[in-house]
Amino acid sequence: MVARRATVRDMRRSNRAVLLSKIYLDGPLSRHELTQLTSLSPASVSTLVAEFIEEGLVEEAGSVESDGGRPRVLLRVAPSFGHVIGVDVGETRVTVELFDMSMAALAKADYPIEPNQLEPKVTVAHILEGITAVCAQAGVDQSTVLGVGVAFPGVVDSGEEGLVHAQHLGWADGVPIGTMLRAGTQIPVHIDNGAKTLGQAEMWFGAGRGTQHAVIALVGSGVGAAVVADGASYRGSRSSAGEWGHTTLVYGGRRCRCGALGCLEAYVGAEGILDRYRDANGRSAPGIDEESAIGALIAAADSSPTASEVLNQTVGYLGAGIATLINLFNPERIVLGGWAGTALGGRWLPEIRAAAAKHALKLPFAQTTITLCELGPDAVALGAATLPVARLLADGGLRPAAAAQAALVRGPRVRIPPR
Amino acid sequence: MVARRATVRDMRRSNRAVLLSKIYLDGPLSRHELTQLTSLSPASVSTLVAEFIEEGLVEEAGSVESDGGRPRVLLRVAPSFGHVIGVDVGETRVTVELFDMSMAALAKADYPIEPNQLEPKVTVAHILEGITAVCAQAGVDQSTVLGVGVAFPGVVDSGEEGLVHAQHLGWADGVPIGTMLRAGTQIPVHIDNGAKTLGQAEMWFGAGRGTQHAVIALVGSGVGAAVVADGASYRGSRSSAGEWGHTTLVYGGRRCRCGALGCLEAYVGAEGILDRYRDANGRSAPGIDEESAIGALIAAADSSPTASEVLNQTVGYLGAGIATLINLFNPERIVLGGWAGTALGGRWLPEIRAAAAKHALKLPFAQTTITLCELGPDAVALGAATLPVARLLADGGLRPAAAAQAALVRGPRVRIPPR
DNA sequence: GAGACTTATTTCATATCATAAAATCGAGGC
DNA sequence: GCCTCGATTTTATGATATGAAATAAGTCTC
Repeated sequence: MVARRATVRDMRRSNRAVLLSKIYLDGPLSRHELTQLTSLSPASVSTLVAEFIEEGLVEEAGSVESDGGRPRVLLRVAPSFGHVIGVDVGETRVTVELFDMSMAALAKADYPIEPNQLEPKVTVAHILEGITAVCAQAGVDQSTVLGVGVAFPGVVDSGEEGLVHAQHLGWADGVPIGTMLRAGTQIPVHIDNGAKTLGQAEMWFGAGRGTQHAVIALVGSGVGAAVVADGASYRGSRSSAGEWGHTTLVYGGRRCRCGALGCLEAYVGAEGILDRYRDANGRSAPGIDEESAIGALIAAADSSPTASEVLNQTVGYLGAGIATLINLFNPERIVLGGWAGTALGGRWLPEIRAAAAKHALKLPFAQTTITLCELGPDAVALGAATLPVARLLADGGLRPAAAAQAALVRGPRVRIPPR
Repeated sequence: MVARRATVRDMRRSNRAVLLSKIYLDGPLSRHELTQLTSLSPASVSTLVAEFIEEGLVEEAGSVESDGGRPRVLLRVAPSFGHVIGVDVGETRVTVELFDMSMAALAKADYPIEPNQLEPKVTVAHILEGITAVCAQAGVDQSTVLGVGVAFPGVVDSGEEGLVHAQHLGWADGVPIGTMLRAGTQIPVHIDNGAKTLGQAEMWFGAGRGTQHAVIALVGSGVGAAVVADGASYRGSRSSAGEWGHTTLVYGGRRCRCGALGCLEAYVGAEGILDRYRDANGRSAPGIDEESAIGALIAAADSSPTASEVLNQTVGYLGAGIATLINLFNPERIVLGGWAGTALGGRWLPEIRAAAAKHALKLPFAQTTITLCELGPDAVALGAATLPVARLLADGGLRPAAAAQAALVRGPRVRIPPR
């Protein structure tokens, strides 16, 4: 951790962040409870909460009688304090969703991407149009939108430009999506990888709640993971950590679409499963798209020995892949998600656990629980929308702009010279 | 990250920590330079440094002329402020080493472990005896020892008890080494895994210097890794993160000594290499122990096609294993170490890099440099000795005991009641 | 060799902040 | 109406970093 110098102001911001995060994530809570949970003094809690209420960030939400004494007043982050937008850029469509602070969905817009229109410009236009559209649809002024989170299927390099490398969109070279979006809207933009935003959603509202160390393992057409360490997303030096799908599982094995041999994705990704089935069976599983084909395969597991065999193998590979995560990250919890992961886990979770046990070290395995995700793949946009909220919480509710403005209004302090 | 409430005192401790760490890790530095590097005000630097000097933590170390102005006075952490001890518990011996604050070695003691005397009690006795011995040898009073860091070959569960699970020592069940050691000495005890302490040494004094995200990949008889994220050791929920050796590399492959099939260690660990050579060659590589056998094998690479073949395969496996680290952790740097890793890397580093490139995703691979370690396996004890130093720096030089005592001396503040 | 100049460090007055202690509030019980 | 109890707010205080001004410690110029 890079420690930074601290001033009294940083202290206040930090305490505001602690308090606000507690109210948001574990609220509604009374001042008294907040005192205990944050170990701040009652005086500080009182002062800070008064500030929050003054700013419209927090509001009172009923009270709880306490036998004999003054009742506790419950506090929550005001759902109407502002709005956030989450965008899920998929391989076939762009989904834009508007939420209030409580993450209640207010409006939604969908833009199919034509396979021949994969240019970044088109995607950016869809996103910008979607922002306008959802705000109009819900009758919300854009100035109340705290931020837009955008999730992409690919590696998102953190940094000013917001470089996105998305092979499946044909963006091999790194598209400066951040710069492009900021040119089209005033709203603060946050960009991240879709697996990471889905992981964030599961951490806040799904199967990851209450843990500080978790890995959200996602299996769909692609295979990826979102790693959470000490309660925060693990990003590595350039934000591309967690590329689980392309770890080598079978040295020298099947060719993966990334070009390498033996990647996990080539075995447990939807395409990998279907390819292996076709190889074993002589012809493809029925189904218009991958999703229905996998569904058909799973449905056939009882009747078709080949399907059963292929899926059993898949479970074994998946377990070994999960074991790698357990050995390397030592999480409290593995959350298995993604549409294919959910489908497999729904039926074979005990077998997946057993396969992981076979390949992981005993001690870290015993410290890990393996569960299914709770939110489903649609939560990518929800997770993206949490990005500006997370920013707000980390800043203690002091929006950077507001903070800068406050400093400006206060102005350079003029000192009266001594006589 | 778990944010905690902050008080003005926390602020001071934090600023002391920032300042002291800079002086220790990048020193000697002048107050002026510290002002720029920490972004603290000159006033604060001056005050804090005065405190450090008063406490004997920091001392002046010459000055640098500056053309025209007042010369800068250089500051460094006083080497004689205190001492630290590092202990390396290996499979065959216990090494205890005494250092001053500048990590200059002052004394050393060695205790061979007889194969039939693997009981924890014996090891603990060696450590305690070693502490006394090195202090006596160097004429150092034990009260000046800030702490003892002890490195074990196995999983070390953080927490009060200091549970150590070391299969190679026959300690399968978790031995409460922390409790046992604390019963025998007053000196604060820190316990960690040997790979992690070696990694720490490389980060501070070796090939990891200057990076915030690195993985120290260690290949010897066993295979492990020390992961550093954001400048701090990545531990996971229960400190056993980084068990690289038992990630599955060849699904269904060779049996590993951990019991699973296809672990990385079964292919690139010393035993794995020698076994594969024996399988290919029909008989074992010459050598009394693993280390000389591996040395002989590498020496024979030019003349023996079989040796060459086996080592080439090893390079391929190792590259794939490194690629897994790159994909999952997205480090700035991979440092290859361990005695076997150093030997292999010394000769085939370009080939290892190429093999990693073949198995890693292009983007994270391009962001990573792969280098050899600089310190050698003896640095385990050095790394262990950095644990108490790291503690001191993180606490801003306020030893917990001293801090508590200060609070005690100050006593409960008595308030004079108003008239 | 004296004064000008330059750069580093220290001193001082000030504003910010969390906190302990005391006061106040809001309800039920008698 | 008065008392009790627990929650919250008010008040006085001490700790802290900081900008600005002052001071220190050299070199350079003439």
